[in-house]
Amino acid sequence: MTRPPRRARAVDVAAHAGVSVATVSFVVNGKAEGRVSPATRLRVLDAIAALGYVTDASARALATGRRRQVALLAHDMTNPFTAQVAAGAAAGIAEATEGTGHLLLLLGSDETGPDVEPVGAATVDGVLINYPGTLPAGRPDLPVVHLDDPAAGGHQVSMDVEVGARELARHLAGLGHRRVLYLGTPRPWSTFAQRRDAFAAELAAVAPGAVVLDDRCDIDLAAGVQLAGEHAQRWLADGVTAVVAATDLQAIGVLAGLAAAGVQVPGRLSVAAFDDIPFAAVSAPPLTTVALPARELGRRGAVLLAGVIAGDRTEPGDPVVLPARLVVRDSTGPAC
Amino acid sequence: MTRPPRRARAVDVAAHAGVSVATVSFVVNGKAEGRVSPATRLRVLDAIAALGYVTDASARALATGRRRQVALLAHDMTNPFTAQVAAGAAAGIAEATEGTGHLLLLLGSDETGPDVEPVGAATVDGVLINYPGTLPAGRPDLPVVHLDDPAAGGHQVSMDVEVGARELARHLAGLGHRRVLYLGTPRPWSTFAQRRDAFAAELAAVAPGAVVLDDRCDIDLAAGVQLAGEHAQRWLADGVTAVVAATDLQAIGVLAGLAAAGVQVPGRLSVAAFDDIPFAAVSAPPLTTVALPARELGRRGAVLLAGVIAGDRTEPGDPVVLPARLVVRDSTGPAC
DNA sequence: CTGTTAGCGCATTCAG
DNA sequence: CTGAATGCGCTAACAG
Repeated sequence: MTRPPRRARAVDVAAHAGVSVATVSFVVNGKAEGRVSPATRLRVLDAIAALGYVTDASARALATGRRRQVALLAHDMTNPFTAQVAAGAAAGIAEATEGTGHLLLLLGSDETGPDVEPVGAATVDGVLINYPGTLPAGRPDLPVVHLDDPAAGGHQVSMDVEVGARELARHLAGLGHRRVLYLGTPRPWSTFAQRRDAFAAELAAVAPGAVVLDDRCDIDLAAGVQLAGEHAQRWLADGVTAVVAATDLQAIGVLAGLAAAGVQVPGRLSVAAFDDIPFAAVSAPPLTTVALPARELGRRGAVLLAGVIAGDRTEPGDPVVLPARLVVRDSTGPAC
Repeated sequence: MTRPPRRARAVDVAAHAGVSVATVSFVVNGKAEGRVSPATRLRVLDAIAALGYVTDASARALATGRRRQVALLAHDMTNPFTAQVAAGAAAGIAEATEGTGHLLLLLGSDETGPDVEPVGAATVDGVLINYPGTLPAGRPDLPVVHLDDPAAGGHQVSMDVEVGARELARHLAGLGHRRVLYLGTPRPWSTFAQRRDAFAAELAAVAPGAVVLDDRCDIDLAAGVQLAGEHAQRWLADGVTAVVAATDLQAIGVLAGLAAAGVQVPGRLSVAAFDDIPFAAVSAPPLTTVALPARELGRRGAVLLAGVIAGDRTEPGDPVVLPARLVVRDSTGPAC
């Protein structure tokens, strides 16, 4: 009963079971059917249990060419939307690979973008791009799924952002808003362009003569707070009755800034946004927002990616589009 | 100029540069100094650039025994505190390994705990445990760093939770609170026990006769909202003047629930908590809370882990303890 | 200073 | 139904 000095290898298992490594490999990989007798299989299984054998991932990867890992490229895990995408992706890859696949997190700052070196180094079988840096050249055939990037080619899963944006426009128009400030982001990502454009187009359509003013700030709480603090009076002076932010994070910041400035919401100003992160339901007042299924986005993306990796589908096919819908809460009311 | 049919390998680079693979390996791994002439080195570098060569991570891992990856075990990436720990860990490992190390995310649900199979499969060189499942046996020597788990043995980085808790107790006592509800969590993690116990102890010390009532709910917004909605009147009837939650998430939920129930904060009830997630600054009212440096926790943990992996320190040594301090905002006021 | 070579641990083809 | 042999791409002794 001397314990093996280090991790057991397939040879050890083979010896313990009195078989060859090939046999061990077959049973480990579920390819025993028709190749290994049930009795032998059990002996091997016993040996595996006895020795605590676990297949070495690197060696298997080298031999098979499959890494059993995918990467998620994102900028800011601290953004609740991104965090939910990540959680969904982790769940999706586990689900699609029956627990044998894992998530490598590749985060980047704004300037650098995610570090994609491990992608080039073939650490992963595929990539989920929430928001891109540029992928390393030299891996043109690498399976990639774009998340929430309607302008991307190839495999992608996105959301009915336009439908939601239009719904929001009609909601505000119906409340009499004719002059709204749209708070965009400095990022040139297609999803944000789509949010603004669909909103503005629908507003123009249902409320002819309505005007959309533009401003922008970073996607974080503090930026929203600061912006509202500085500009609230000007907005009111300009006759703005509603502000629509590209993300809940900005809107929640704005709400706080407005509260600090003594501006009533929705009395003086209505506020709405996109995402429906959990905090949107508990802000003061609770935020009217276009609910975007972040977690499902990640999950479906992972499942799709797993399919592409497995070779189920090579053609990009129809982009998966998840539903988005407006959630009306208390931050929007009649224009004053 | 025919492009190689697939990823270039070291042999290809060697051929292209007219050297041997060993030479290629040396320059790739920065061990050229004193072994490879500068001229040869440049030829190799050119060949690498020309062929777009990137070292295969699996092969290198197999040969060196180092995976250049560490895992972060956590339960809920959706919790802003955890997300910040993850972001910090990603930054820390990049920093400590000069960009060559990466973060494998191992998430689990409440029932299952994180899936630690890849740890057993030696996918990683070490593990950052934010909150444990049980690690696979059979890897007794695996470098591990515990985060925010004061009861854990071995390497760990934690925070001055007790100091913060005491500060909070004195703050509330000073405001005249003598009957406070402590809102704990169902999780038996040591950090939560520490928060409560230190708070209760200090309160008893500075305000003899003060009483701490206990309740608990899950660590999420909705649980806090619901609990407050259901129990607010009872709390008031019991003479409770302050509620202290183990986490901001719970407290922010409570704040929303209280607002919905028409209970003034801090007029009727003061509310405080631990963590200081970014949302704590924008809740209504802004939340008094013990600021815990989540990002730094992750970062320092990663740096420490990298050190342990590199063999810098094998002895657990002094646990790293990060400072925590009370941030007083508007959710606490004089007991009524 | 540079090249040869033997593993690293596993998957898999091909004999038996 | 089972075992021996080959190669995955790289690193690091060791020779030269």
